[in-house]
Amino acid sequence: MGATQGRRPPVMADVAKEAGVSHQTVSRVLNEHPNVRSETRARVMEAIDKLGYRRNLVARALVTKHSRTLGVVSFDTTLYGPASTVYGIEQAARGAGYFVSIVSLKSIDKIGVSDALDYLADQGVDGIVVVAPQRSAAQALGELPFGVPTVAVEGGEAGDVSVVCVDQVRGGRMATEHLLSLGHETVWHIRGPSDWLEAEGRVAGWRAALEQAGRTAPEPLAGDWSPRSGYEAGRSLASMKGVTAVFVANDQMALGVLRAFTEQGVRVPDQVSVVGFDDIPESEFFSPPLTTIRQDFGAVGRHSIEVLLRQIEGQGSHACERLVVPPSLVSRASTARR
Amino acid sequence: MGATQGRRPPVMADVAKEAGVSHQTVSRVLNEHPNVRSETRARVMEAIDKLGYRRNLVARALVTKHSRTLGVVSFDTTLYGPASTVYGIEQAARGAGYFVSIVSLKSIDKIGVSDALDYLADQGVDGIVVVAPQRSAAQALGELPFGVPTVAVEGGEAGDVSVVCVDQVRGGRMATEHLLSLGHETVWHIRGPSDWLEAEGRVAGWRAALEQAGRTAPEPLAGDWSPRSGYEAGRSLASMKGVTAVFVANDQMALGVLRAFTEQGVRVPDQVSVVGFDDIPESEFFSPPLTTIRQDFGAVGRHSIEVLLRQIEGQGSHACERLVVPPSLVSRASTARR
DNA sequence: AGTGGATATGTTAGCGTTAACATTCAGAGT
DNA sequence: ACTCTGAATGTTAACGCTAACATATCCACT
Repeated sequence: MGATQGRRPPVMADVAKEAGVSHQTVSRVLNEHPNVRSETRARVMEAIDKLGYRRNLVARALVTKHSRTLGVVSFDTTLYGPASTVYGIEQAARGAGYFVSIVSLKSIDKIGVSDALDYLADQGVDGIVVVAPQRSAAQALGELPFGVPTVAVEGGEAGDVSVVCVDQVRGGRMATEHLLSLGHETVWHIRGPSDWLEAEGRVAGWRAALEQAGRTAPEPLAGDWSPRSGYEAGRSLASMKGVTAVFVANDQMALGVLRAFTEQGVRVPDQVSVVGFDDIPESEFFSPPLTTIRQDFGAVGRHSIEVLLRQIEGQGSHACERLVVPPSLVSRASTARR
Repeated sequence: MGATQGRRPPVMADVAKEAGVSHQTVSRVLNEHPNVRSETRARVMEAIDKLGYRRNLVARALVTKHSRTLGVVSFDTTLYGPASTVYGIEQAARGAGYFVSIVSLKSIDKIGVSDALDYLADQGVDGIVVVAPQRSAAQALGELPFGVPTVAVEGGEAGDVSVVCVDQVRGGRMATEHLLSLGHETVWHIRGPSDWLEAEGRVAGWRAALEQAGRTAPEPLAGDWSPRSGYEAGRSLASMKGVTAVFVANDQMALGVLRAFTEQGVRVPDQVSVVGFDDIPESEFFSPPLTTIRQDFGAVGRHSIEVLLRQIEGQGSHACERLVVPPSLVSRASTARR
């Protein structure tokens, strides 16, 4: 409590003198070394309290070579997906007693993933989580700095690095099968940007489901995740004949699609059914409420930390793990039987 | 380049030996000390490159007492506002050569703001930005650890700490005046949680505008920022008579309101005009597109870093700054003349 | 030529902690 | 009584860097 600091903050030696022991004993108390008499321990604790001592983690890191800090590299943390993942990561890391240092990349080119990794490695992080949803980002994981343990989130089939991801293919398949099961002849798709692995996976799942049902897949429409791109694709679809079901690669674009349909007088789900992806908090209140594929971003974040810590702590024989989180269908009012 | 690492990573002494100089000269080169012959500098750089040397920032921090790391404390970074602010902070900080360590608080009680501050102070951050939109969070700023420079974002009228914020009162006033100018007799309000300073500010602005126009302010409806709470408040309003204009304290709740109105057959903006707050990327594509008050979160983040760095670097005579970012009205289709 | 003052380098001493080794002291086993 | 073990503590030496203080070296100006 009473931090009677005489100018500079107290150091271990000050505590030692106050308690009448050596600084090493103080260190032992702090590190919960077993061989300390409980009476001594009490005396030291008292001195710590009296002086308001706090151990200098930088000095500690210098000698132990462990900073208890993890680095996180992510894209645009303004988006719901990355933001939620990073949040999950941060919570899990702090729960495990680690600090989290974040680098948000504006775009993939602005400062490369490698630069971000270097930057974090310089700082002496014990491990790194890379939220690498883009192919080019995943590739940068090849040339990792020194021996810093690393985990990729949504990192695709990266070679020798552990990966935690949501099963995008399965998600795409679920969305499509849901629509087919409602009696739709075929399902159109508005996809995400081609560099994104998630976009690829969803396309693959969509295509697989259609093929399996013996339907031909129409040409997917291009989108960039933004509501606006969904809006534009939606206008195109509205002007076409025979469109009764659309699987949109994320909820934001689906919002744009709904908007376009509303403007064009296309009624959802009476005339066209729409399925999104992500289950952002808003989608339950779209007009109509959106049927979507939910991704458990929090779980992804937590798992990535688990895998990373396993790699850091049980170093040496760490096989490269691959953890896949299943998505789930959330059925709402934007889909209906044909 | 060629990191011919012989077991452990090279240190300054290795570079010194390689270049045939003292380790101090290497340090000088790295720190861009002027008094180094350019020929020597070149030789050192070459050695650095050859050995793949990277300076140990932990050791540097130990002696300089500066970690070049800033701490950020924020609430639920899953929400668009905090996420965008933190993003702006991170970008600005990295631009200034600082690392960013983040602590996201789940709720205000889970781990107190003070704990988070201590946690960051332990790590030796050079400064802290607290995104403290709640009254209770702002209060915790009173008891700051040691002499770590701190800036509050949305921190209200905190005593002796610098604050960067958006002018919420003005925003509330703008929203209300916009509706009044369209000929509405009065304006209803769905407010945010009472512990939030932003919610208070918007209420105050709304009330002030009504009073100034000589109208009586109806009782505001309670919300918690979530679309669901907006939906519920919207249902209440739909069942009432004489409601022609609603100012909703954020866009997410406004979405819920629109949903409720749609369900109840209340047409926006024909029967009721709605104004939101934030201008999230989705609001342009709501049905109808939402008129809202835009907050420039990025600017808030950037400014907070500017203020913080000014406090860190020009230490000593730092008056407590207060920087207010103005909001702006974005007029869309959810509001119409009465 | 002699001295002053830059300019360029080397040497030494920490920063605050933990690791490794040294010491002390008690109690057990013979 | 005499070692032997291990628990409890102290002492010393890093960790890798920068700051502060030497120490050359060179040129200019009296």
